[in-house]
Amino acid sequence: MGRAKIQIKRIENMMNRQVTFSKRRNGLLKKVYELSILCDIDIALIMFSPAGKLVMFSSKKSFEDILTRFLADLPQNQREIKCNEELLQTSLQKLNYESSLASQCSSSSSRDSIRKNIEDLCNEIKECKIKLEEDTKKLRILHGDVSKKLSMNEVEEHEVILNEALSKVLQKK
Amino acid sequence: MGRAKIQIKRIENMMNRQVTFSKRRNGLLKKVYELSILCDIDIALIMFSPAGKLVMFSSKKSFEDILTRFLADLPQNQREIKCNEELLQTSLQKLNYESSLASQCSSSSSRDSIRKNIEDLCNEIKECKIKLEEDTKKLRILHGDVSKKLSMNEVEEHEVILNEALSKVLQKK
DNA sequence: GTTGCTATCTATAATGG
DNA sequence: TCCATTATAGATAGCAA
Repeated sequence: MGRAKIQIKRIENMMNRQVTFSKRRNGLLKKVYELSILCDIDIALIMFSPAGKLVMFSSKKSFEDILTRFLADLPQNQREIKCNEELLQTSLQKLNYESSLASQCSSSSSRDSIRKNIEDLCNEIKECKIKLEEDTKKLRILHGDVSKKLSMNEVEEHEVILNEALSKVLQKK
Repeated sequence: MGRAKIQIKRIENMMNRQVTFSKRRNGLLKKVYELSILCDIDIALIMFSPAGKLVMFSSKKSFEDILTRFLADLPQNQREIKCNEELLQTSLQKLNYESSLASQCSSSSSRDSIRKNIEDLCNEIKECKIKLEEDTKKLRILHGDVSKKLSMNEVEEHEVILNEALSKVLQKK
């Protein structure tokens, strides 16, 4: 929809990305608004701009109401959504049944130990994700993301870090 | 955008409303998808069709993750929006927990499938660790680790990134 | 609920100021 | 660093199946 056709892939140039976001955000909000009125539906949209700023829209009902409806509706929409209570219940029941069978027939691998294994693995994943998030945060700082509100001290801290890194790189150069 | 211009107001004819919803929903989902890719942002959309059916979209991150980010962001941005945060947080946690359980237990529940789930979890951990390593590497580079041999281009690239980041931070300051 | 057609309206990429 | 313009690409209203 413009002078030239573009491919749908990440716009690498940061400035272009911001400009495109700005334009398409407006277009999108208009479309969402129109749909909500024309078809008289509940609709909610949230997004974070490339700069990290929150943008949201919700039709007549408050965002909270729509989320509540969403959460209430979730269990009933199993096919489209991965988290699904009924499936979970069924799975748990089957798991319980089979592991009880297993514990009857064999000595090892009781349900509890399996659960424990899974829990351990989940914990490990959680730890990994926390570390990952920390690193992502650091990377964001180094890339100069200033979207979050920072105290003067924090900003100056970033400045120091960046200056140090820069001087090392320059030295290498 | 069609044979005739229309006013943005509720379409009273139910059949027309349904048809328009069907078409515009597709258009909207396409737009949301395109924006998420082009601008590489977190974005989530939920709506209920005139018939009450839930339709949703979320970019890379899971819907829950985006909602979580939204809730984390809310207090800083829009205090005027009344969201019963605690209730939502609880619901989200429940959802996250249940979906993780669901993915662990999955649809089948034989021992093999449990093993497979554990394998999946291990793979997830592996992926996490790989990402972690990549990020650590990037961090090292950006912090100016000059121990590794780099091409002139690479060094200059780092310089550019750091300079950009620095200018942003200074601007913020 | 959906799809195909197509004239028409709308969004927007590139450009200019 | 932003707004305004404009030529195109894209979306869709009305109709029909």
